[in-house]
Amino acid sequence: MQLIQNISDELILYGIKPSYHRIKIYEYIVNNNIHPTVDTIFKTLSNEIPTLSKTTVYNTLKLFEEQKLIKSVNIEENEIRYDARKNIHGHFKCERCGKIYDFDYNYNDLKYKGLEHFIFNKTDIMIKGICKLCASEN
Amino acid sequence: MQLIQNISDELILYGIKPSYHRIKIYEYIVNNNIHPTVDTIFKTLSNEIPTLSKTTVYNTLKLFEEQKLIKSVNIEENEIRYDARKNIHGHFKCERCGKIYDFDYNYNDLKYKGLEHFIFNKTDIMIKGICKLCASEN
DNA sequence: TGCATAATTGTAATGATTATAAAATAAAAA
DNA sequence: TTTTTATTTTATAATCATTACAATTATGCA
Repeated sequence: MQLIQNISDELILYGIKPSYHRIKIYEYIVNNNIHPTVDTIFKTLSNEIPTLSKTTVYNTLKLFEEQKLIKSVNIEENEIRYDARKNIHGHFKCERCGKIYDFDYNYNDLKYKGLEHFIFNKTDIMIKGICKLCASEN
Repeated sequence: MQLIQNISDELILYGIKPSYHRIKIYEYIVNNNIHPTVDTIFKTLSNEIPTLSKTTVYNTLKLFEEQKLIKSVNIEENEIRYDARKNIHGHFKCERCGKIYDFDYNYNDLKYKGLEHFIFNKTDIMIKGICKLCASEN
């Protein structure tokens, strides 16, 4: 299947050996752009792969992030979410419905003061508030 | 004492009844601008207040944040840190030494796309990388 | 003083994540 | 194909921050 082939190639490109589980987990994150939690990934894929272990999901996501294939999103207080989008973007969390939105911003205009000679590995803008939909439901 | 008086007044200003524990906890956060964790606050203040309970620290910090007196900083994966600075600023975490730095940025120039009619309650820029000091130690 | 409310405490529960060691699978060598 | 080795996956237990809860203590007011 073409899609699987692409997923597999992308794993290899990032230095990850494409095992069946790894392909399935990455495929899920790419196709479901919902910043899933470990638990969501585990529960959904368990239907397809009954023997799947949660530890495997944890290990795989950690490997993916180390290899810069995906990014963790730390916008929740209690659990980590994952994001496969490669372009620079920020995250908005609605405090009413809980949904997490991606948004673009003009990162080239950002000027940091006091971080000269600091090495940047990861940047994220996190906003919390009420989303448009929830705000219109008052 | 003048300082205590100010702390107490500030709590009242934010709708918080200034009990002894609350004054001590807020005083600690203000005087130690190190984005302390619950555990750090608890252990340090325990020396002065031997009967202090960790639950009280949790409850108090939650109350402070609800009343917008302080902000939680979600830059660590596993634990929450707290910040009493009121001005807008971002956070940089050094992945080598673990230190968290505040930095200023030109937030007036930031333009978000796709968040029209969203209500913002809290904004933070999180950067991870290697700080100047650690970078020079290679 | 006595009562009502708020604040604090100690302990147990929750739940995400990690550690660990065994089992299964894949890859390589003979 | 067999044997050996390395890698991947699994299951279980441990860790640790946070929360729930009920009891206790302190505070404010009639």
